[in-house]
Amino acid sequence: MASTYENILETSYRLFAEHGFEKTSMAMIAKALNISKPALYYHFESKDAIIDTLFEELCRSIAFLRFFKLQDYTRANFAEKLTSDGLHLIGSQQEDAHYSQIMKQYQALGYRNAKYAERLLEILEGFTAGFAELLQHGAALGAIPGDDVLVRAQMLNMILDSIDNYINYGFKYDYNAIWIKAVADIVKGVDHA
Amino acid sequence: MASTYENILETSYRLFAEHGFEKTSMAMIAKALNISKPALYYHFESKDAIIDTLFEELCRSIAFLRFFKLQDYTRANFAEKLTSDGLHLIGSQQEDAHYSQIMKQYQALGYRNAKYAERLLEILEGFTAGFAELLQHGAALGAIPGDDVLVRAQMLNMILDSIDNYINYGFKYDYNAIWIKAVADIVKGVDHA
DNA sequence: GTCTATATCGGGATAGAC
DNA sequence: GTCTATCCCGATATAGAC
Repeated sequence: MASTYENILETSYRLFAEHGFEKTSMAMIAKALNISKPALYYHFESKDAIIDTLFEELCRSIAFLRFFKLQDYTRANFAEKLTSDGLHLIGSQQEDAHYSQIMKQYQALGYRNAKYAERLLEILEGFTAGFAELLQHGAALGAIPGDDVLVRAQMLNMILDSIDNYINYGFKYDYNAIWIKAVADIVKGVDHA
Repeated sequence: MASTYENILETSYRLFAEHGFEKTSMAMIAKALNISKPALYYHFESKDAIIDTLFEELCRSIAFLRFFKLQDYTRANFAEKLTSDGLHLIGSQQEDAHYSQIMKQYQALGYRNAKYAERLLEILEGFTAGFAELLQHGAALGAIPGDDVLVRAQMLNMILDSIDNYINYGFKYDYNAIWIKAVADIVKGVDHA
């Protein structure tokens, strides 16, 4: 049996995803857990404290290096590995049914509270920088062309991010095909002139 | 001088973007307009009615065909026109400083109210379908390869959408370069095997 | 069309007992 | 660590005068 503290985080995460931060009251959370409101306040000094704690956990779980390991990439497997690592990331976010709903809300919060915006920017920049480093590595290996590395990295990041969004919008597109094509475009290059 | 009705919509739009739907009270809107709360309720029966009206206006303003006109595209100008139309769309959304903040909130609302989700899906699908039709047209003109039209259309849509997002996150990337490269990848094709 | 005044409700948060 | 009971505030919305 998990601790009350952990149960609170788990249940809050679900309720926040389903109803939004504002429409989820401390009373709702308490009721869902079969505890009282003051019991909730014993573990978290405020509703914002729950939101913040969830945010920190979420941020820790989505670092670039958790999914793309530079040292595993070789000249021979470069495209294949980039494809499969990306698909793996997409898959892991699909497993968490609430991920996208929650992220959208933190993004919206970011417009009014710099703390969230800065952290989310860090993560996004981390991904772009990560892709850039990976592509640089690939160029050094001779696996891909070495021009426009930054622009290519940004495009990969955009496609990956959008795939995640589209999935959560409910589109039934062939995401594997899209990601595979995106990687193929990057790997083959088009600007050798 | 605009009507009170229009002033309410304009001011609400700004306040909703700055503070969010929930944190913007009817009292705040009334105060910003120098009218009383009941005066507000004379024009809109509820806060949700304001949110709905703004949503409908917003949806009308972002149809694909407002930005990409099939009949203007020729074999000679295809890539160039696709590039400039896209940049024009990006520019027009940048002009409206509140656009992205508001859209994120409607997206978040969509998870809890199907009405918003469905409408937003329609728009997004409209864009994908629009790009697909455009690329099909380009293929018929002989301006671009005719394979993988749907996947290419989806990728263009994703890049365009992401550029908009990144701009509003505050990234100082070279978005023209990204869009130009995305169009170039689509136009040149890479899968002629 | 706009006002003053007010009803009503639900929210976050706390006091103090067990 | 958890409870019952309660405070206090700000929100939507309305009644009724002008």
